[in-house]
Amino acid sequence: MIHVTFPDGASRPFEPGVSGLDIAKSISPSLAKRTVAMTLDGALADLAAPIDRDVKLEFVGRDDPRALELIRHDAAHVLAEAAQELFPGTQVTIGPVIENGFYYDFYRETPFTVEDLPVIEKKMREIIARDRPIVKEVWSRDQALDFFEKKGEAFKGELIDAIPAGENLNIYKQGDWLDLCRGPHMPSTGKIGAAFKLMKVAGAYWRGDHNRPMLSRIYGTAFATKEDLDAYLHRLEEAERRDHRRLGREMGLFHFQEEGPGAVFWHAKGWTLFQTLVSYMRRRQKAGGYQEVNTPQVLDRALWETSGHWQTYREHMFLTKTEDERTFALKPMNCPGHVLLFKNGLKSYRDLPVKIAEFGIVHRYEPSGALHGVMRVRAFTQDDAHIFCSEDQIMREALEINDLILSIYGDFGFDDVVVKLSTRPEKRVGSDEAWDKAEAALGKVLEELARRGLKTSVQPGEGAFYGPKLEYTLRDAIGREWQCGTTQVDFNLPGRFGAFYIGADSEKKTPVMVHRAMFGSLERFTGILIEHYAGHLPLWLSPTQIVVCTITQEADDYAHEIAASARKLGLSVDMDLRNEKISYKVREHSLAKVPVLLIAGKKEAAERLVSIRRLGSQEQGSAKLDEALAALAHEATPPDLKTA
RNA sequence: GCCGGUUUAGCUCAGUCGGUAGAGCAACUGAUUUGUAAUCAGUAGGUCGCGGGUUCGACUCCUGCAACCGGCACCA
Repeated sequence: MIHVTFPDGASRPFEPGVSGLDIAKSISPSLAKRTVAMTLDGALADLAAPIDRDVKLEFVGRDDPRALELIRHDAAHVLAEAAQELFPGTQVTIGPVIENGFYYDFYRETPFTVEDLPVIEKKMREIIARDRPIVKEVWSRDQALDFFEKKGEAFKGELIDAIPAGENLNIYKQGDWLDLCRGPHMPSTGKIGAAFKLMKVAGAYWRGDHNRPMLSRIYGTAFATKEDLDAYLHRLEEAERRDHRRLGREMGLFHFQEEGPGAVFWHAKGWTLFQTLVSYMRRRQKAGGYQEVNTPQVLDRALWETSGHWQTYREHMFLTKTEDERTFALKPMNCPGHVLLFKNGLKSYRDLPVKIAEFGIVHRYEPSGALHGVMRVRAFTQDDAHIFCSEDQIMREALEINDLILSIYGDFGFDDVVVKLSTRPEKRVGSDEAWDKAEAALGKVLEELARRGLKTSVQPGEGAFYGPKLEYTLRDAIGREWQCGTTQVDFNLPGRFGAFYIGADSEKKTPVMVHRAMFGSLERFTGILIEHYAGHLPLWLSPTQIVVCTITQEADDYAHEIAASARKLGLSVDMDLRNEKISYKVREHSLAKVPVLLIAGKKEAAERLVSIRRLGSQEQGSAKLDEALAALAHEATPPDLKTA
């Protein structure tokens, strides 16, 4: 006999080989009916799986959050069955559960189009209505290989091929259709329910490799209930409303046009926001001991050969040739320029660390398909800096950068930060010994950060070609992750350029170079802020902070007075004296995301008051002009300059 | 770069079977002096992304290119 322990602590004996379903039935038929899976010692399993040891068992109902991945996984299988039933000749590959849904990759001569989705979805509902049992079978590897190859399923065949000979594998059958699958699954297709939807079609490379065939992927989502599905679709709409490309246009911040793909045309308001960020960062850096510099935009090919850029990623560089046949490149990075700047003039160990910062504009020829608003562009501004130091200063510098980054992110409300260590990539420069040292140094930093309670992880092979990096990823208001800051330890570039300092022993020493950025790309960070705040920028970031709106022309003089006083306090103010109804003005400025409307009519003018309307609120407060402006001026002070 | 889709007025979008274009909002003009998310009326605005082709005739059909959108790959 084996002993099965239930969540309430009760334990009962059963015959070995008893299934979860048997146990559920023995407790109550209704339990058996509403249960779709179980966990054995915490691991999700098929309800039909035989149990042959002492375990802790918990039944999982369809509305259990743990059942969600089963619903989605089963839906992926049904999607594949539907696709093959409707479109003979379609080959199946893989169909995993992903965040918020699932997908299935198919191979077809002609890829699926959006028009196919409603048809497939209808067929899926049919298959779900059939409510066929989902049954697991264990096949030998060779049996499975034979089966799929006979069916002409070359991709499944390749997957099975990769499995060691002699191993058995799981086959899940629903009716006549079956798929190779790790499982677990629910007892029948009917359990999937109706709360699912096919979302989009896309191309995707087989095994994520761009040298392999392109498959046709169908994305879908599924939930336990219609309410959950609707809530999810609603969230997607909300995210669309935050889209910086849309808000950027509506708020008059920037635009793009064909002549400059991947290049931002910043309008006055957008540039004001951009410059507010630059000024803020400039103050934080200055306080952090950095010196700001500026280095050339266009540099000779020879320099990029020395740095290794020419060899490792020329295809990403904008090149230009002059009349005299000399080849130059627009800088894709600032580091070589900073090494040259460091080299200019003899440095002593007493000078270290030398911290050079630049708001450097870099150009990178990104693949056309990668461009995305201001988030991914071909010309952008980095808050870049390079710290030239000795090996034993790395830890201290990296921790200092860490503190600065976290403090800066906090000023924008980003408190959920993950630090990821990216190690040596295949395409790289420098000796393995140098990489060992650099990775060890950053590894120690990562350990220290973890010790301080930061979330950390490791991404093997994701480092820069000249060194490993720590990547700072922040989470925005709707939970999306953005990689922004970075700290990179580089034992290569200074040596390649022959940079040195004089050590305490009078010998020449090669400095270590720490690359770091905090916003990363200013363009991108601006986009992240727009989406994070959904366009409702805090007062200190808002390009137009206040619009003074009059109700009648009789208040015009007073409006001028309000604007003048506000400007004296450093606030950025517009006036709307147009002959329009106040509701019209309120609507227009609300749509333009102006954070504060000060409304002045006859009453306010007579009593030296202002009516205050904040963006996103219907409330209208009334306050004395001087007090209102003083409060706004305080609120508009950048966080690093606030005294109280 | 790859797969699929899209491109018509400043914005959002109609446009049948091939007969050289239409709405709402915005803009402009006039009237309205208005109390917290759209006052009324009028006017103007288009090389239908760009280039070839088919046709008596192309926004419409074919074709090349570009940009953009959704993914994939990429993100040094």
